[in-house]
Amino acid sequence: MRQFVHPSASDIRIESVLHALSDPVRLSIVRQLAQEGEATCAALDGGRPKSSMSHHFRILRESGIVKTRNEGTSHMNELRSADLDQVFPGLLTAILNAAPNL
Amino acid sequence: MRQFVHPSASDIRIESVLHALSDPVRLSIVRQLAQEGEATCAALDGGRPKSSMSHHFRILRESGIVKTRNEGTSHMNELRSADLDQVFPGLLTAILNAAPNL
DNA sequence: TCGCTTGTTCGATATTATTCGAACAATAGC
DNA sequence: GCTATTGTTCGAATAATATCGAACAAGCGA
Repeated sequence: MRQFVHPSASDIRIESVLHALSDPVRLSIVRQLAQEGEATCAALDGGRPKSSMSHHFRILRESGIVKTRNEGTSHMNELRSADLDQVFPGLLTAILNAAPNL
Repeated sequence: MRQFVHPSASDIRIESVLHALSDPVRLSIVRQLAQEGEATCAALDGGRPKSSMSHHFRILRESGIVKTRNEGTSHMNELRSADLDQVFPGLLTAILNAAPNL
């Protein structure tokens, strides 16, 4: 498919990160990525249409939260934990420690 | 004026907090409150119209980030640091430690 | 090459946010 | 009571987001 836009660590903006994670769907994606290490888009769709998921993954990518690489026909996603922790120490941990909505 | 809606600590939702803080105006308000302890709405308006500020303070109140009390004709605002730190340990600190946009 | 799978992109719609002027409410002081 | 001050609320315009079907693109295997 394409090559993706990933901001460098120094270009990650706190407002963009907070906005990206304020959406329940995206926060859920990030939680699952934190648990499972990495996953394809399809593995995390929860029954949602592909176009919706693609949109959310783009927001996560462009805000610097997720890194996507091509793997055959599918896309493998992982959290940019190290980059995030370098730029905003403790932020990702604090958010992931928050109890998910029941 | 009125009495305000302040969610109890246990009703503070991470999505609402992240959404509230993803707005540059509101994040700036929170930064100033963190520095100065407390402030009236007018002291933080930065030249913006009162109705806009009132809107932002409402978002901050209803998400559980700020507590507002009446003080004569003005409203004094302070961060609910203890409540936030109890529900989402380290979150507020991590966000406040992020370098403000220059 | 053909088809299958995985995602992206486009376009349209619906929902939600932001912004701000104008009117209103509440308090303090004269 | 009158007036000034401080914010809230209302209403409307504008902007940004979310959602999803349909069409497209790229790799893989038969």
